[in-house]
Amino acid sequence: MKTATITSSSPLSQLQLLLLLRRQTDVRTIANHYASQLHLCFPHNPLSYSLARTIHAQMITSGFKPRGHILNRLMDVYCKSGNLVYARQLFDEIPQPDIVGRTTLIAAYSDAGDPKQAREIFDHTPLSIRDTVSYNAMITGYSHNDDGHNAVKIFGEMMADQFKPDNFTFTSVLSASTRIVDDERQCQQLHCAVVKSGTESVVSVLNALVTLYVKCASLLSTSSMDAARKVFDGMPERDELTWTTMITGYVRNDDLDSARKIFDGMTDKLDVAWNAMISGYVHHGCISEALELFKRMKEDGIQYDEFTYTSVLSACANSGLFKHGKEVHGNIIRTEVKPASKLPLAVNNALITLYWKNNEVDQAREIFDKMLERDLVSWNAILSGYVNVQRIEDAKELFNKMPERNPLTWTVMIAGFAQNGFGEEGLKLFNQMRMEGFEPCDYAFAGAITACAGLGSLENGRQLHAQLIRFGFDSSLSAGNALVTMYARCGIVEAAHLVFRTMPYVDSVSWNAMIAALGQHGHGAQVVELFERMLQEEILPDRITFLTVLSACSHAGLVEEGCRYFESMNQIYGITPGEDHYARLIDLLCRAGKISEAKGVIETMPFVPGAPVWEALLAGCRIHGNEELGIEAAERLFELTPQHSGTYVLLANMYASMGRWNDVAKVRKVMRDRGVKKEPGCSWIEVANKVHVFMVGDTLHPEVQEVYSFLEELGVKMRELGYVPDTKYVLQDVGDEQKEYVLSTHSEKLAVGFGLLKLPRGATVRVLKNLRICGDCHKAFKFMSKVVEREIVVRDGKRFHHFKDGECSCGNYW
DNA sequence: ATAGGGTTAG
Repeated sequence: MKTATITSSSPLSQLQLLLLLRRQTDVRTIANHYASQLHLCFPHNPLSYSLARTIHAQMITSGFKPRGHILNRLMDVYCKSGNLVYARQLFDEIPQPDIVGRTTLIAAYSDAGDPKQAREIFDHTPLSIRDTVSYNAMITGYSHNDDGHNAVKIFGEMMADQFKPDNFTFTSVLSASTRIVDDERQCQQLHCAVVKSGTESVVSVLNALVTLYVKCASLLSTSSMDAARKVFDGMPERDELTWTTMITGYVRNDDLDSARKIFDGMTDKLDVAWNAMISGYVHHGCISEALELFKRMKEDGIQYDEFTYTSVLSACANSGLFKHGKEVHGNIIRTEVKPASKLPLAVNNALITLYWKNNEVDQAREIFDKMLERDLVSWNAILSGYVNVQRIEDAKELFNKMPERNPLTWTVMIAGFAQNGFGEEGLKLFNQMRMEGFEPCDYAFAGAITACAGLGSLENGRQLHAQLIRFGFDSSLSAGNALVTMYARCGIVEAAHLVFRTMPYVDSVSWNAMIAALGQHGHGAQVVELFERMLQEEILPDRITFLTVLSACSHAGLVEEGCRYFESMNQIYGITPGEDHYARLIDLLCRAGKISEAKGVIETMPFVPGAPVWEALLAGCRIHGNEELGIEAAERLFELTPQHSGTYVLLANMYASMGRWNDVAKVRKVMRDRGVKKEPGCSWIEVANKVHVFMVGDTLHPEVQEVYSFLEELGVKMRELGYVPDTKYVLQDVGDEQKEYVLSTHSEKLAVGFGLLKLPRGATVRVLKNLRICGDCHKAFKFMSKVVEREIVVRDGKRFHHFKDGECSCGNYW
């Protein structure tokens, strides 16, 4: 159609043109002809290029030399259709191109991402013919090529050369500055220039100025937001863009109230503004406000889009509102015409997270599998799903299959290993991550440090701590929290405390970690002290705080305090005690010998007692030899979790502590008969371990003496039966002297276990519960099994290591 | 001008 228009509206027919060309008389008529022909080439129209080539060819055959605006027009068409080379050829044929032609080519080179060429042409343009437009082209060019510094530099030259900037100049230079701003003074200087130039009522300029101040505020969190507000308030009219910029500015400055005021001040609220406000609430954890807006958005007749959905879905996923999240999902499916698999990528990614957080990994996987396109976020989302439900094998498989990875991928995986008792693999992955050139972030460090905590590997932990400081993450919250735990688990509460004290920011997780650290080391009084300080500093305790405090009270025999804290949970802090809390309370009462009270609690509990509660009762009965109740608890446990070997061990423990070895044997037989998977050869060691664990927490209890003598007896029994004492089983050497000996490393543990390290008589031995097998340990065990010709089985979290004749096989218990 | 994936504490 365009071609038809062109031919019919041609001022000269082909015949006329040919005649004119042959005679070569009327150059002006020919020029006019070409001008009007070129006028029909719309720069961005794809047909224009071939038309321009035809016209150009005619010019050449007719010997017509284009100049002036005909030349510029032709260059423009070539540039806009992506044929810069032809444009440049034309340009080079002209002895003295004018400023319009130069500017055309400058803009074209900039658009093509070649600001160097643009700069060359500009530099060869004499100052006398430069104009504002050519400077603007340079500034815009640098700005679009993400080179803010040069854009600002050219602007400076322009000012120095006394050229007058216009609103285009400022819009460009301001947006270029936005990318490089690191000082409020830069904003103010530009602001002054705007006022001086008289463009301070042009909306696009003011908008760019607001954006600049807002960016400055988000970087430096200074008073720049106020400056932005002043410009904003003084604007003669505002477009939606400016409003939204202000909203996100306040959101990034954590000033949600001001953001909301701006939002409420908008008369015609664009969906983008709604989305910005909602996501602002979500990022600050104000879920109810976000959902409230989400609801009102619909009432106001604003269409949801994918941005709205993703924000809201992630809000639901992160706050446990799965039901609501699924309703939204249903809504999306109903209202969007597309099939579910064709939902926008980000929406599907948010859905994956929603489902796995609701323990529906398989549904999450289904969404993942059905997606027509996936990106790294999708892979990372499903990967964390598997990691978080402890399906570590699936996670591994996925990890190996991933088309690409980023630091986050590694972080998720490292944490997954660390949390599931595969500390060594976690550390290995951390190293591999670095070898493959990925910069670890503080979360990755936190994961690796947690791995060390699980392994009880102080050496690695310290190294990571040093690296952490070198990387500049020493003020990281999550890494700091992990360090507190690592040092505590490795036996150095003082170091844990030091980290805690020197952390610039702490949160409830840090407090919980520190309280737990003290609790694990039996410092009951200090636990209470720290907890009270936490309350004074108005940090709200959460359910984990109470779990920690309750078990610390239990270990330290602080019955009254424990009960009081339990009461306060609901009454003061509005936290409904869960089953875990009840189990801890029962444990607390049982250890203090208040078994009937514990029974009373079980009877009046607001829900049916489950395994953790009965287990606490059974453990209590074991200590106090309450056989009748102990058996009842064990029976309940056999009903609830018949395949859980812990119950059998606990029951055996109870009989063991009464010296009833025949009954212990009976329990072992029942366990075998029922096909309960037991740790090969380890049941007896478990008995010893349980007693030992009891010892670790209860060194202050009067029963300690009894335990000592029992252990001696048990040790003899074990040897008689041909079992190798576990490395933890070293207590028979301990006498009455009040000297404490903390085994914090594997090598120490090993040395003691094999009698290589003689403990002073009378030392109290504390082996940290969470010490696990590290590489060195492994080697030592292998060596020992070869030299001493013994079979050694060692438990390491959920895994076992079986050493025989210097060979080792490893696996999972369950 | 707005969106989606992670971490630490028992």
